[in-house]
Amino acid sequence: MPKDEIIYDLAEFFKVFADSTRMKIIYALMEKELCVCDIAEIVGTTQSAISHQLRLLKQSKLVKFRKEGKEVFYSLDDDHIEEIVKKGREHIEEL
Amino acid sequence: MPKDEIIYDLAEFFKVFADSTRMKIIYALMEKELCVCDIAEIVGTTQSAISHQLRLLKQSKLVKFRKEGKEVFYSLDDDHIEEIVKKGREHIEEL
DNA sequence: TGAATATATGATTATATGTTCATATATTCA
DNA sequence: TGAATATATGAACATATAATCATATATTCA
Repeated sequence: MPKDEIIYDLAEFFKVFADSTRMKIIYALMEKELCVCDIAEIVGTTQSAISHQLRLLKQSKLVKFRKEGKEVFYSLDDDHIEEIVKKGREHIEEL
Repeated sequence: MPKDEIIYDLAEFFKVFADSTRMKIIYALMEKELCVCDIAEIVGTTQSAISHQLRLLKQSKLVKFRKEGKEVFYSLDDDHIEEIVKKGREHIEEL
């Protein structure tokens, strides 16, 4: 059994995947880098909701971003993300 | 972008990993099959709390169980679970 | 059968979480 | 500079969730 801190961090990490809005954001970013308003458009919700969720995704290092003029472009931060989502999908599709 | 139903199911699936009590249960079961009271002992919480959480783990097909007399033995249901936890841990330990 | 033990479950409560709304903070460009 | 656009953020509210407590449901065994 890992130390409590590891357990806690892991649970926090998986929390990020545990919401349908964030899952949609992740899928959108699997395609390509996107700005906030494009993500909002694709996900089908408000800019504000997306911005709040992107903050969580940033905090957990799931996404990185770069600014370009008025826009901020987000992209997935590493390959674990896609692999984890893929494994999750394998699980649910086996049922 | 997958269908909403897939997105929703995925988020539900990852919710199971998004709690420290459940994460401890998962780690305990990685070692070996255990009965409820042993899990409670290892995790360090009440039988009731464990039983409630095991119900969620059952619903999401993360654990299976067999009855033996008064006891119910739980074990992890498939290999995705360990792989997903391992990937999560790689992510948080890279930070 | 009745006591003891293991587990499950329902209700309650406290906390966490996601969205919304209003607004603040850049940045561009006329 | 001022209007327009893109993004971020804080407060408030509604909902979801986890733990606790009490109790129900097996199961064993004397």
